Amino acid sequence: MQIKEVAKLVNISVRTLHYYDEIDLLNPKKINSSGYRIYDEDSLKKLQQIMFLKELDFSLKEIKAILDNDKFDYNKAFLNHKSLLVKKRDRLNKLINLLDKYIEGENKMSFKEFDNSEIEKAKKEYEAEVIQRWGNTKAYKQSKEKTSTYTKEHWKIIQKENKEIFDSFARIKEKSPASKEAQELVIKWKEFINKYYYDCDNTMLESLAHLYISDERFKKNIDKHGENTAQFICDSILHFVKN
Amino acid sequence: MQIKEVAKLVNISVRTLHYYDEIDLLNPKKINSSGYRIYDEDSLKKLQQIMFLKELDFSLKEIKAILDNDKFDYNKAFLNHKSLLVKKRDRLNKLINLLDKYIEGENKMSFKEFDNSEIEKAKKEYEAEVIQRWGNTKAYKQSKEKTSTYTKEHWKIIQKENKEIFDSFARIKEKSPASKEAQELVIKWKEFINKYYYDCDNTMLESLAHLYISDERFKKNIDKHGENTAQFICDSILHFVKN
DNA sequence: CCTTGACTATTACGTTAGGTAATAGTTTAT
DNA sequence: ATAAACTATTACCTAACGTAATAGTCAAGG
Repeated sequence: MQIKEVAKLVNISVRTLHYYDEIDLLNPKKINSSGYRIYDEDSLKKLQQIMFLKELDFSLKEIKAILDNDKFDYNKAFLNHKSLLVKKRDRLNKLINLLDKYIEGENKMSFKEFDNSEIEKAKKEYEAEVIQRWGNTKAYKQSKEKTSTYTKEHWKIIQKENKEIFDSFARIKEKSPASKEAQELVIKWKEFINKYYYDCDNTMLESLAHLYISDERFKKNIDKHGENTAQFICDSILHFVKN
Repeated sequence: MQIKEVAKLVNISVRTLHYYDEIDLLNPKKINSSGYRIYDEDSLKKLQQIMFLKELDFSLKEIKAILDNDKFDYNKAFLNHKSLLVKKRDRLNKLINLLDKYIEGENKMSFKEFDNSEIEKAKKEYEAEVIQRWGNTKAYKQSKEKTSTYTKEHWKIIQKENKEIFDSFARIKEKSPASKEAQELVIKWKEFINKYYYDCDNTMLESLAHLYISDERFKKNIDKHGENTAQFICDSILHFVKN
């Protein structure tokens, strides 16, 4: 398939497909002898995923990060797209209900129905899950290399330090995630990861934060140090990366 | 209310409010002696309308045109917002249904559920209706001035010419709206409006096209020349302004 | 009264995701 | 061979803010 055919089938512009090629989001299957872009069924399959993720207001950069993952799983993706679209649909229903009230004569000004944060949070969690959990990322590779050199004694030290940090988080979780203590622990945790696992900038740390509550294994493991500790760590990290 | 308070209540940025002031979309009620923007209840009311229209993917320019209308009617607006939001919600339901199929194992690639044209059409019709029908626009004023000088004889000539054009449209409506004949009639119609009523560029003509089918009085009047003539004229004009 | 932190303003530059148009090579049907 | 439709690349522009620097204002506490 040539470019106009694809553009027409999907109802997007040729320019859009050029742009997607340019940013390596969707490259054509091949370039023919005339220099024309040739797309195939796999191209369309990927393009449909892009359309779903655009529908969910992911940026192209985010979409690229998600789709570039070697272990991207279409069936798992459909489940997640649905979950997010249902949230989006339900939000629209709330706005429709608000309008029904106004049509009936209600006068009270309200803005909370426009709130998008629940969907944004779920998106961030999905993105983090895809990028982190399904592995094959740079960080995962780096971590593998680094940890493969550790001795048993070394591991004992790491686990001890890990426990201390998590215990500390658990001990102060009645305080605010924004508290000085919590923020210092976040810094400590970040340094821990950098030291023993992989380079962890704030973007990575943010992804991890979401993962601690969205991945059942992480959550279960962390909450052994105290109920709701994973949530508290997540909140503390999110506050940290915002400031 | 000062700017941060508004921004926080509505969950938008201070920068956004600055920008809305800059483009005269939402000016503060007053500027105090320190140079601070002060907003009031009316500001919030207008801001809520802006949020609804943004939710419906209207550009800020479009939103401004709609809200600047002297006869903007809040209750009528709520009805229209609801109608459009229901369309938008229903489109999401279609996408969710598509995903259900894929989750169940269906393999057939489909892009038609992403189609936005119905909603876009309804938006254009709403915008046209607000701008044209509720009057007090520049064109309306110009038309009033121009037509107030016409004699009875003059009106007879205008009505005759009007009838001829509409009859012609009705006569060729088995042909394509893109046909040479139809396109020539569009040009003739445009010239007619320019000559006897007001300056009519392609943007205005496009708005009129939508109005001919969305406004019951126009539609009824035009269809006296032949069933579905209003729709045919609309289609012909839309083709014309696209080329 | 002074200080400090939170609030406010304006200015300026940058970003994302294309839209638009010019220029030129390629393909296809007549 | 010709013309129209297809394709490509290049270049500039847009909308709607986000980010940051700089500086004035306000309010509470010392």
